[in-house]
Amino acid sequence: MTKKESILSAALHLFVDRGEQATSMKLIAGEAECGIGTMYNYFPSKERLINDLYLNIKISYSNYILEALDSDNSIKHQIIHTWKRALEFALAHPRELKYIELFCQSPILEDCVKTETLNKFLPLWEIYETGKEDGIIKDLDTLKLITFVKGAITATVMNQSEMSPEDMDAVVQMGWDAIKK
Amino acid sequence: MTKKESILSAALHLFVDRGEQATSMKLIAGEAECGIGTMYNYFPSKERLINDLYLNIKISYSNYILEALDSDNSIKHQIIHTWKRALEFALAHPRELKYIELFCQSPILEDCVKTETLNKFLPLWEIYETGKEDGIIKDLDTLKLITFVKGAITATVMNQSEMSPEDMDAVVQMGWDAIKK
Amino acid sequence: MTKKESILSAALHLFVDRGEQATSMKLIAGEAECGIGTMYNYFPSKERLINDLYLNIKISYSNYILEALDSDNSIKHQIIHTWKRALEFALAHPRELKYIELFCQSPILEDCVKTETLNKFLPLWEIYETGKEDGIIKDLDTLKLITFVKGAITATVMNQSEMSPEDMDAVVQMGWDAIKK
Amino acid sequence: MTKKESILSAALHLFVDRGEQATSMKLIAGEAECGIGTMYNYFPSKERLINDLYLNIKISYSNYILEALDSDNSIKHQIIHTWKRALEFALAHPRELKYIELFCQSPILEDCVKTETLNKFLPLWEIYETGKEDGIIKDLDTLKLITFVKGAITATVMNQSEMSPEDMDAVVQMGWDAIKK
DNA sequence: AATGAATGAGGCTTCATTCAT
DNA sequence: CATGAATGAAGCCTCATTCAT
Repeated sequence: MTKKESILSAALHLFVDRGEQATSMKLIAGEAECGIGTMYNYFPSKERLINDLYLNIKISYSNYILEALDSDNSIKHQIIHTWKRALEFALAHPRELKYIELFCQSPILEDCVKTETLNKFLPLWEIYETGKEDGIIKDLDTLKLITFVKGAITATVMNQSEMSPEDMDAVVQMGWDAIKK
Repeated sequence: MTKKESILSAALHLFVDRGEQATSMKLIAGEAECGIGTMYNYFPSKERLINDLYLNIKISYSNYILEALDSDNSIKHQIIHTWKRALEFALAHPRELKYIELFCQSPILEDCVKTETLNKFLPLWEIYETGKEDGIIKDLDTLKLITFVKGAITATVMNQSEMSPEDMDAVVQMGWDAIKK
Repeated sequence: MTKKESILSAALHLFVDRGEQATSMKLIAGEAECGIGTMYNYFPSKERLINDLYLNIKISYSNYILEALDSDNSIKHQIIHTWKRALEFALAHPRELKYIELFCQSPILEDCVKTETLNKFLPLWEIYETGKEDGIIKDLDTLKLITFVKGAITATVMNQSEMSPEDMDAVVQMGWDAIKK
Repeated sequence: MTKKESILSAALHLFVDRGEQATSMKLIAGEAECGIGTMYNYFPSKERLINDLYLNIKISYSNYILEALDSDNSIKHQIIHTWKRALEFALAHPRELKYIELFCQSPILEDCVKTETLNKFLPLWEIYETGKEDGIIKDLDTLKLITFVKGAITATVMNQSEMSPEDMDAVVQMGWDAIKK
């Protein structure tokens, strides 16, 4: 693990456990086992560290989910697969998910970061659009469809640290029942 | 509006717009048009102000939703009515909803406050239990059912400041489709 | 006990037990069982309260000691009697003595109060002067003689909350041996 | 002078001249010519600064006095020598003496510090015990003997910034006359 | 590149004092 | 006279950031 990674890792742990504000740069340096000054060689400010960490995780998250997209499969299969990937990611990286959910509304997050992370998920939109055209899913505003299911799944995952395959299937089923026509 | 209310109101506005940490006691005093010391006549610390505000809103919220419970109606009607009440509350008090959603995970929130607010929603659980017994809704863990729909509805409402009656009906329909058997 | 006296009494207790700075006006009002504003009807400021309290006690103290002066008695008898009176006062009013000893150097004490209280003890000086003229006590600077014995007796009394008559006699004897020729 | 020493020195000056309470951390930092934060690198709180300063001085003081103890000399010589050392220290370091005398009763002083400084003077007790066994000094409680003379000498020294050798001899003589048999 | 002592702005909180009731 | 809510200056302390080593 490079020094930069160990700093990001330490920051993630502390931010999630204690909150961004209760986590001083000194504390992060201690956890990352480096000097305070060292951190400033990699991140010019605490704000940048927070934004970089957020961006890092969001990119991993979107990459993981988007790997589910295989246009050879049916729309239903693709949509459900993105949900399963999201659940898997959350269970494998609970801290990472908690961080992006807790601080996605933080006023410290720069708009460009919010926009950039939002764009990462654009490919998802198209599937839902196609689904609607095919008459498979409800003919509602795509943003509403996605928001609804994303909110449901995220809430579910934030509330449980463990899920059996059956649990996952049940959640996915609820999601599909919600949006299917 | 009493002085205490104006302080709570000012705090709510600023917390939601700028974040808890970026909001100093001085700033709140300015918005509430009172001296800094005055705030400490009503709240012994910033921490208590935050907790009291949270508790206040959560109680209003639960009261508003629970008024929907009328055992003369069908289970389906009752459940859907709670969702509509939640949507109504959120649209009428967007800042209040945003506050409780943004800071419900804040490490500054005392456990007793979390517990107390949780208990307020216990009556809801029973309806879902009955619904399961009657074979109307899916036979899943009640916590999961509630978490799923609550997450979905909250996410929806946090993303839109306005909703037409049709929008509301559409969301409610998705919710019901998700949990119905 | 008049309201003014109860305020002074409360202040004395709290000042000695917790220190002047750790004692707020609110605390004194609580102990004196009156409103904060009430105190300001009797003492225009905390500083005045402190000075008045100091002056009050010092006057009681000097009055008590000076009653020992009876020019019909021998110089030795008079001097020793002042010491005994000082010991008696200290044992009867330990808090009062502690207060004037602890805070006699406080920068908050006004010079006029210091001077005034000093003057109260002037009659004592004359006895020592006479004692020196009579060749009974050592021919040293009067201030030094008084300072020496006063320091010794005060230190003794601050260190013990109780003294038997024998204890008192022993201390008095040491004092006399110290200054006698 | 190290930074820590300059902070302690500045604190001593200001505490003695203005009182502990009237001396803000900002004022000390100004006098020590360092930033406020710097002080907190050496002392975690004002309270600890006060205690450390007290402990520092008390140790210097006791070390200086105890150097007077040479068991080859007579008891009388040893006792008198400790007094002379105490006088010398006080005259050489008037501020230091004033500090430990003014604030020895401060409620801010931790008990462990009081105990620790008390223990430093234990060796003195033994000389007085021996003196009593030898029938040289009065057969009184050792604590009373020490308290009496210590109080007398301290009061003397607090009242005069300068003393000639004759003055010192006179004070020492009074002390010895007080306790000798 | 790595370090951490130094810095001071700014946050939370206290409290002497005022004043309207 | 009695009261105590209101006030804001000032205190202690934290912490993001800098810079000399």
